[in-house]
Amino acid sequence: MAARGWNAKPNGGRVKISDVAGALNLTKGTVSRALNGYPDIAESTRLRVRSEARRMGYVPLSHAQAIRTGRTRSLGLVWRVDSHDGHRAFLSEFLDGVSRAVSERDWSLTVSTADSDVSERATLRRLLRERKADGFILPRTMAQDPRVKWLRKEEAPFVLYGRIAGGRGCSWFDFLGENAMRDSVRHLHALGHRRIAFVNSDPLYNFALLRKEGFLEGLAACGMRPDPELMACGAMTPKAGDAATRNLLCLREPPTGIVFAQDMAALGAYPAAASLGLEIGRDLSIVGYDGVPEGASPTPGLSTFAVDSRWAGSRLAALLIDQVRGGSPEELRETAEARFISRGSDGPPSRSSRGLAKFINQAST
Amino acid sequence: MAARGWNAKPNGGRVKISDVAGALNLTKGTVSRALNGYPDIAESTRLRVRSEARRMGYVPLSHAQAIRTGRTRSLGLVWRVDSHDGHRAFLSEFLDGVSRAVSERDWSLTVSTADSDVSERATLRRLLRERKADGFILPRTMAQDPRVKWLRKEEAPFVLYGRIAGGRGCSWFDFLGENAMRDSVRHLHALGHRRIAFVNSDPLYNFALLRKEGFLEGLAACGMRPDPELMACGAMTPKAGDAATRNLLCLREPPTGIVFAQDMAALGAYPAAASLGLEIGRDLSIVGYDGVPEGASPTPGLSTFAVDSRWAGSRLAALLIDQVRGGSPEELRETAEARFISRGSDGPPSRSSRGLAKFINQAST
DNA sequence: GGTGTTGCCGAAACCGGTTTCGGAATTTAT
DNA sequence: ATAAATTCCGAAACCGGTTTCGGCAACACC
Repeated sequence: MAARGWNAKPNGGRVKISDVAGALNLTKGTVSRALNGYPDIAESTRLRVRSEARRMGYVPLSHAQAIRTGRTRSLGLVWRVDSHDGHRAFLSEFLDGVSRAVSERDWSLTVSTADSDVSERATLRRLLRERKADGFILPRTMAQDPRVKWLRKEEAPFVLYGRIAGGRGCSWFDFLGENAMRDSVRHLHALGHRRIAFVNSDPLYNFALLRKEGFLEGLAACGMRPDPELMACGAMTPKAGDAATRNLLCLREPPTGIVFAQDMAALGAYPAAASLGLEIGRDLSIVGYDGVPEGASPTPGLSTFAVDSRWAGSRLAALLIDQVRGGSPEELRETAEARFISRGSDGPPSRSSRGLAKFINQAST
Repeated sequence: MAARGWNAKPNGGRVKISDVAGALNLTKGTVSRALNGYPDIAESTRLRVRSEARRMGYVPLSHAQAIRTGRTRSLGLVWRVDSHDGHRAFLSEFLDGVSRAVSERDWSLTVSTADSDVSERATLRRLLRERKADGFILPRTMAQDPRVKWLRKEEAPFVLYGRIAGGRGCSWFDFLGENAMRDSVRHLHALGHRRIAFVNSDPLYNFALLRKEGFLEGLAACGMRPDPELMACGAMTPKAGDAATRNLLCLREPPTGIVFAQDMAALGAYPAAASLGLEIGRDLSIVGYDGVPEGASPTPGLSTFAVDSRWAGSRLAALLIDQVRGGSPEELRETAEARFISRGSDGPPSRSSRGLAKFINQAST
């Protein structure tokens, strides 16, 4: 116990590793190895170092470590801001989830935006080259996702928000949208609906393919046969949802219930129904998916399967950090279920619509 | 021109400063000084270095620089995610603006969220201690902003989204909300309104104080006297806006026009008016501020002064970077005007409402 | 033609960590 | 008791940059 007097802070006030080393009469190399779990450090020493470091409030400078290790303890997120993003509403919560998970682990989050595939690629490249991120969270997984291919080639860790077919070596988090679609059909069927339509979103995204399967599975479970006339896709906005709904309602045998793959499209059903004099929840039942806040505004509110974006962000960050730390991607996969929120847009088919359907059915038999 | 053969890439493929130096038969110190504009480098050499660096695609590792310079070329943004954030809708655009400005300058953006003053402070502290950010963008400036005081003490650069009274040494960007309020009053007055109310948001925020002044200025410009009965505050949500509107409409002399300091509050006027059998845009005119997307949904759409969040983010980032680079905060201030969007919620006072007001006025004289 | 300047660059220290290597002290094996 | 193996830590190189310092050459000056 020599050398009292390590309290002086000649530098900017920050405690550095050499300060800790000095206070313990060790070298900074030893302190570093002790803190990083090297096996050639006596357990008693490791304990002394740990407690002294904590006591002095020592936290290593991540960029000082990075120069040797190449890792910044930072996650990258590139957010797409183009046109039809119904996801925009979730950004705040999603970011909050990521941020919390990241902060808890003493990591940080680097965010960038992009408005096209090209700029997204460029951004990823830049962040990777400058080591601003040790790994990436990729929102909006596509069926054929070029980002996956590229990041694999660069050997950069990443985690998908959404599953992907043939995702060898891929880590992901996803909500089981297909289950929600299946349950929507069941729900409507249980209410008495016998003609149930499906308005999907862009099959460019992998979740659209999955949700379609879920819808078909729901039909099958209820003993119903799919009708191509009752299936649309590509609707990701209220406007597109409006158009799709109009088309369906103008069929010779219109559906009494519609399952939407996305709330933003489902919101278009309101003006569509209104323009035809139909009341949502009575003459036409609809069920959405996502749980966007706007779904609570119209009357009746949009019944939907809500997704917990905060949880998604939190889990994605956790999975990615585990992966960067050496975890095997294929073991870092998680899914969760969307939660049904009943708000009134679903109900038993009205007599008129049932009657109409029945009448047409009989007539066409 | 000795030593051909600098093409080999022994390391991870990245071009480092020593590679550039080797290719030019210079030392890395010289290359560094050349690139960083030191005066003791011949202009001819500086040019050679610049072009060779560009040719080889050399980009310095910001964290390698940071270890000596203490600066990471990174901006920090702490986003508040609590309860009543009508700002949530703008996050996407705001972030996009910041991100673009930051990327253009080869900087990066570190984002974190916080749900209370305490956690916000803790987050700022952490980011600063780990040098994850060289400066901060502070959204939602408050009249008495504790962040300002603290960051001043820590001598950390920051820029405010919003002005502040007595902001000595502060840099900021802001929209002139007071002008919008003033113009709203003028606009309604020109349409024929003579009783114009004001629903402000929480005076905790500095913009609320400014907007109130703007409203009063508008009244004065139209030769009208402020009436305490017609002024409310604290409304930042549709629910609160609903309540405030109801109160106003139940007055003995209700207003025919209402100016709202925030769209999110103005949206509450729709259910309030509907419940009293009044039609917005005819029996009651309202003007909002912010330009939230939800304002386009109801009928009639909400007329409002829209703010360009992308521009705000972009300018804030630019100002902050200039400041970190040594610019004087007080010279780094910018303002812009909100843009009026007419969507139908404003119109001449209806005969009934005018008649009512007149009748009451006469009766009370 | 010596003597200051000045311009320009090399050499080396430095930033705050990590990682490799070697050796002293202790333990174990013989 | 000695040799061999093990445990544990110090010393020093290293990561990729920045910055200080000193000195060589070219120039100006008298």
